[in-house]
Amino acid sequence: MAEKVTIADVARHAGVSRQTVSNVLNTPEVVREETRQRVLDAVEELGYRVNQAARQMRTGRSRLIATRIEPDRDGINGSVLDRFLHGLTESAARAGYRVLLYTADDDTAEIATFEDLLGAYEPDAFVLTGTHHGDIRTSWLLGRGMPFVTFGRPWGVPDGAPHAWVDVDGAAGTAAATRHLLDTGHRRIGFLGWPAGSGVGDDRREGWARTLRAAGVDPAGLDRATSDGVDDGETAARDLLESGDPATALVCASDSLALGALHAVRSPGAAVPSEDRAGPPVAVIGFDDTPVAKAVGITSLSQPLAEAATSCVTLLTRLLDGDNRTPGSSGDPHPHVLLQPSLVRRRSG
Amino acid sequence: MAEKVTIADVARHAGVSRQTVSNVLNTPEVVREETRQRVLDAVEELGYRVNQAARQMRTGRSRLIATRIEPDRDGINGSVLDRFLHGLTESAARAGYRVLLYTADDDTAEIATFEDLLGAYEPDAFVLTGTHHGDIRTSWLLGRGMPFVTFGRPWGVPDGAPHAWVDVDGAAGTAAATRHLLDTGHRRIGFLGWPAGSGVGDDRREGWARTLRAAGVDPAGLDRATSDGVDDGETAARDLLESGDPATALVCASDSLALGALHAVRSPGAAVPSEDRAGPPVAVIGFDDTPVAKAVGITSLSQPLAEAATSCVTLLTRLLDGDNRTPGSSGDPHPHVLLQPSLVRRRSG
DNA sequence: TCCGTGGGTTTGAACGTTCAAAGAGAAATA
DNA sequence: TATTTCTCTTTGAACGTTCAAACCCACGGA
Repeated sequence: MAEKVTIADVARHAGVSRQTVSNVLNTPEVVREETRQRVLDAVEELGYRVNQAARQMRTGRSRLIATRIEPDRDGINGSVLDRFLHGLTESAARAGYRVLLYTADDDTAEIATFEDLLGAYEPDAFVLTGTHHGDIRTSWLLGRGMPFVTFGRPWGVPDGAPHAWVDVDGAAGTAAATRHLLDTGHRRIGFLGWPAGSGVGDDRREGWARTLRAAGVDPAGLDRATSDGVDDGETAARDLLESGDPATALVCASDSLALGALHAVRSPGAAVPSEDRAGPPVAVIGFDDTPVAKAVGITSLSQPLAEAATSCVTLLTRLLDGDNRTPGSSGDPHPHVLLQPSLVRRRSG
Repeated sequence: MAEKVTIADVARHAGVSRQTVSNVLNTPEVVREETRQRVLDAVEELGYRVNQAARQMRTGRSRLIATRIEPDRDGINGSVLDRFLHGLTESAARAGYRVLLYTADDDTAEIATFEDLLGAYEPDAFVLTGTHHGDIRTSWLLGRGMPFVTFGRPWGVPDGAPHAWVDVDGAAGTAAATRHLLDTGHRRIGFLGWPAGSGVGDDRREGWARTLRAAGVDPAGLDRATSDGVDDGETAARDLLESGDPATALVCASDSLALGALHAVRSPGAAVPSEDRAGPPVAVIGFDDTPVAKAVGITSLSQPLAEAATSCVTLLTRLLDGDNRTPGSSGDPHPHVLLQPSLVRRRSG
């Protein structure tokens, strides 16, 4: 086992007291230049590293950020959060924090884990993903005065954001996709999404509908709602393509749905197979730019996940350091960042 | 902020001393039944939770397991480690440990991170992934006497395993795939893999070659080595299919290569397009059962990742608790677990 | 000469836990 | 009765750090 170097060892080696060493590390401006250098040399020479546990005990700060790792549900969209997690780990490290993982099957279980973690490891903050209407996790954390940032907006909250958040503008994404299809000559552009009420889903649908209307196309009857599976997407797409005046292009709320849609478009098993209808093939655009979309050649909207992670850490450090500032400072009460997705063009559209 | 409940609060509330409370939690058998119950009630009532930092300071155990989160290289195979990570987080939690994340670009950087983490957070153990020939990470950890488990064998180590490990039997996987193809009537079965020397790659190639030989087929000339990209796979597959006596089926070392192979097989741009050759289409089998394989319909070998993660935690806890036992106990010096992959059949083979 | 000032440093205590050892009774033994 | 033994419980110290306060000393002003 490695020999443990403490602050006392450094102090002895540099011929100063414990506190001076501590000052050199935490408030260097208070130490005389010459002394500081001597201490730094000793630190270097002995390979000293501050012990987090001891520091935490005294200061109450663990320099730990806790976040949940999701069981990848359908395997396709799971990769999104994994990439976010990787970015978070990197950004956090740069800011001097480490990421602590936990799992939880639902919001209630997650809150139980909050209690557990707060009692035992005392993370300085949480990063929540997958926010939704009536999210009990955020209210719980707010009630505790616990610092946190969400990747995802606080959906359905009437008066102002109650907490810091980072999100990607889904509506802007589907709007860009729709505009792209309009530019390519499509008019009847359908939307494949999730049942109303899901925040993210409604937002993405809204971007599509808004853009169609602006182009003078009535979106009514051009959208279908279903759960987020490949087969669901295929069924819903087929339904949309068999309607009286079928869509010639589809914007989808996820790559899973887009993959399903592609099956419907390509598969000869369709009641109205594409060969029967003259004209160009039906265009399909997905959301999230997952590896699957890339492999299959689906045009998709890419979320800037690394940037989102960095923003989360930036907001968090601001929150955590803000404790020291004047508590009543009303500037920037609940900062947020809204990032733009970008369209990655592939064969499907 | 939540009120902090300490062991002293519990002691006062139950009318006993600090140490008795500690004993109830750590060595209950030493406390009288009645007292124990009284303390447990107090713990419950006050919502007491042991403070990890304080405990760590005294015992030197952090109940933290550190592991690396990889930047997903080609996006396809990345999902494998993410699923493993999720399993690890769950299994660790069940054993009373939490997972701490870090990133590192190469082995040297990873070792630097070891030093950093060991000085600051003092994780009890590491879980390493992606072992390879001459892995300097494992030797570094061994030199420090630091407990760890690798997901991946210690490749190229002559005399016995120097440390605990968990792995999936790649050779058995490709052997099963090859056998399956033989059973389907194929004889000229090719292999698409990586350049020799990579441990994992050589192992997977060996399973294929061994099985072919056993069936009386000479594998010579039937394999190609390339780097792990979709385009690389396509090129290599094309090369293999254009040879004098082309393969009728391909076993691939990864789903990325398999996807490339599928392109080569299906694409009409091939010098020897499948339509020109009479007979059934070329079968393709991948490795890892990624979401992409599922989406595209590639038959692939699935690794039992959750089980692998559980095994890692099991081996770790044995290592960590083993410290207390007789140090010279020679039973089970470096335990390991070798799991079997399973073939998931899809359209491609 | 004395005092106040201020930069730079040290001292003692505390964070919450567990280890090691000591203490308090009651029961068993001499 | 005195002594040992045993079970259960308490006391003091320690882990490594930082906070709060005290200390030291050189300097400038009265």
